[in-house]
Amino acid sequence: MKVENPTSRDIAELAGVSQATVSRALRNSPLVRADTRERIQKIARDLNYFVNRNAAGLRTQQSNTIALLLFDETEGEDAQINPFFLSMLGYITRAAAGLGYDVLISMQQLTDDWHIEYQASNRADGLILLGYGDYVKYHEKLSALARANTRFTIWGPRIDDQPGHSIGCDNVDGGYKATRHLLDQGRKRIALLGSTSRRSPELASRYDGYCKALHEAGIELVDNLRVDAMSSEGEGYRAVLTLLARGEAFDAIFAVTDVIAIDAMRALEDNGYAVPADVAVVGFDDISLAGHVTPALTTVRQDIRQAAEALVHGIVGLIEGTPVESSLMVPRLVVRASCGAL
Amino acid sequence: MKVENPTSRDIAELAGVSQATVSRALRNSPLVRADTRERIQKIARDLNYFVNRNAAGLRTQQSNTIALLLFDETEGEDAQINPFFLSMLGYITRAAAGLGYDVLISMQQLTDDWHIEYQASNRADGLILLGYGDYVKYHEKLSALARANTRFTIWGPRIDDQPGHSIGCDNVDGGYKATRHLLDQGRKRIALLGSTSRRSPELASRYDGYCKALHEAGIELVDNLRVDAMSSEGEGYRAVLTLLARGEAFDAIFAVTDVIAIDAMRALEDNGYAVPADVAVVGFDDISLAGHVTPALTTVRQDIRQAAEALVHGIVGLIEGTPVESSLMVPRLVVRASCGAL
DNA sequence: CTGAAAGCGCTTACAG
DNA sequence: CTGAAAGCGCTTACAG
Repeated sequence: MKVENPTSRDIAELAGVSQATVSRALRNSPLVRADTRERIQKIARDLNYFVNRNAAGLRTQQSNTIALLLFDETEGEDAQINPFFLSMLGYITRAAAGLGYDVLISMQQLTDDWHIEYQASNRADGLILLGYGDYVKYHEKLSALARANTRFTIWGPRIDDQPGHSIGCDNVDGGYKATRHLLDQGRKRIALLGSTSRRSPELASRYDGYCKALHEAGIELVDNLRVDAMSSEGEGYRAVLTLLARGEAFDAIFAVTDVIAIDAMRALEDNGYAVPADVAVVGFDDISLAGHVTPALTTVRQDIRQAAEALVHGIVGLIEGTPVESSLMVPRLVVRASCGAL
Repeated sequence: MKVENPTSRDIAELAGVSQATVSRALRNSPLVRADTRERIQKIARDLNYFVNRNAAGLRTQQSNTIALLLFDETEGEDAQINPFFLSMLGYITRAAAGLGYDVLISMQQLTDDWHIEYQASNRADGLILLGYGDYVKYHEKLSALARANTRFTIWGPRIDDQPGHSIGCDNVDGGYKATRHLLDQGRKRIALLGSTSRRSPELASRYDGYCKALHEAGIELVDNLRVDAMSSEGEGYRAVLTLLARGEAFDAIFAVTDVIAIDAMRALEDNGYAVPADVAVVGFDDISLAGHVTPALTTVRQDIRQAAEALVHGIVGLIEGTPVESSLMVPRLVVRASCGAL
């Protein structure tokens, strides 16, 4: 009863059946008589036998694996992934496991052909793409993916003629809620920190929401209150310095990501401004840091878990041929101390 | 020149060579004439051909994949992984990629036989285990892994007769440095928050370092200044409440993890104690939150990147048969505001 | 309900 | 330097 690296043949021999029957029994085929099946499964368990994935995959041309590509604009191998995406990872893994899929991770610039290779080499049945980035630049990459018949789903906005499936958050709505809330607190001169470039449609949409809220309140847009900032460390800090240097008065900041917002709060404090007394701050994403900084950051939460599950269902749907709609999730304002409402 | 899902046979046909030669050429075998090799590789590139991993893996009995198991004591599917381990993930992935390995992730309780399955099914060539946990409980799990000839390396302390390879941090040294630093600031009544159970040797070692520093300074241990706390949300907060309820005076806290320390700081503030004026606080791990809370947390840093690389080299060494020593890394005190030294 | 057989796409001795 | 051949361990029509 001791076999080193048992194969289905070994099980077959011990069970006194053919190897084919073993294969069927282990896959719970109804073609096998119940008692035979149980006998075989018991032997397999006793021998610590597990189906060889390479052999099964070669035969079926499937890997039951999803490749998760975390990409980032930021250069350098030391770059930290936005924690928002990192926390999605856990939920993605669990959701995938629930559907019988393994998750292979990779952190890459979206510049190599790496992503195509993954499916072409049968390592993964499909791809999930995660990252805030330059969608104009990605467009050709995504097209290449589509041309290679690679199945993928991407976290982000639905873009016209962008290939592939996507799950996103209603960023306009989120930006609107954030700004509206600041207006409700009586703030009138609300600065906007973050990219407004159409190249980053998710962030730009948050800006659109901001504009919409101001417009609705009859407040004019002030260009001087808008400062570009990327979502990496130090950017929010720099943006506040720029803002202060301009000398344009402001009583609130809406930062398009928490990473920017948290940095901005430090800059404000370092320069003698109290948050929220002098300047109210609202961010976006609700990364775990947000609840822990002082003052705790009011922000717009995207439901990470729901997003992760939608992504996994999306890609598994593509893989298994059950159509899945691209969808948009509704974000929710999380009120904490930094906006002055508490 | 259009083939749907090209195989090495297709390439062979186009190149006018045998399939065997294609296989050799693609693996850069010196057996193939240089010009033949290049011709073949060009065709492969043009066709977007990639070696089928399942077939190659079946043949060679390797997957060139490492499975990364993030386990956690905390119950419930909503449980968040300690950010310390999450940030290791990025470095592990990059280090593995550098050595030609993919990384498969899984979040599990270390209670299933999942981990054995991974190697037995040829999905992974080896395992990296990551998590703070109950080593007594794990011992049997690790033994089962070893019995099944599963190659694994674990982040943690070297434990006598614990099977497998491990990379760890010199936790005694870290605990000593933290406590010593508090003593240097003139603090005398230093509370200890965290597990001292031998079941969590890493955390217990930090406690050992604490004891050592106190002993060296001629200060007696006060049992009442020690409160058990797990490394999950709310535990540090509760621990401070317990401490306050005891009425034992204290002027500093050494928390065995940052997660506990950050929670503790909030509890102190909520109860009218200023950090560091009334109570100095030092944590352990240097999670990214640590630098962002107010006051910024003084802590003991484990070099995540170095750790990740050591883990990857460890497991790859085991896989490829080049012996790798288990090793201990030296942690470093990172002085910020919470200890009162700035 | 079960078995014999083919074949998934590679890698690598073996022979030349 | 190259080719013919075997075989890795499965799954699944096909036949009974």
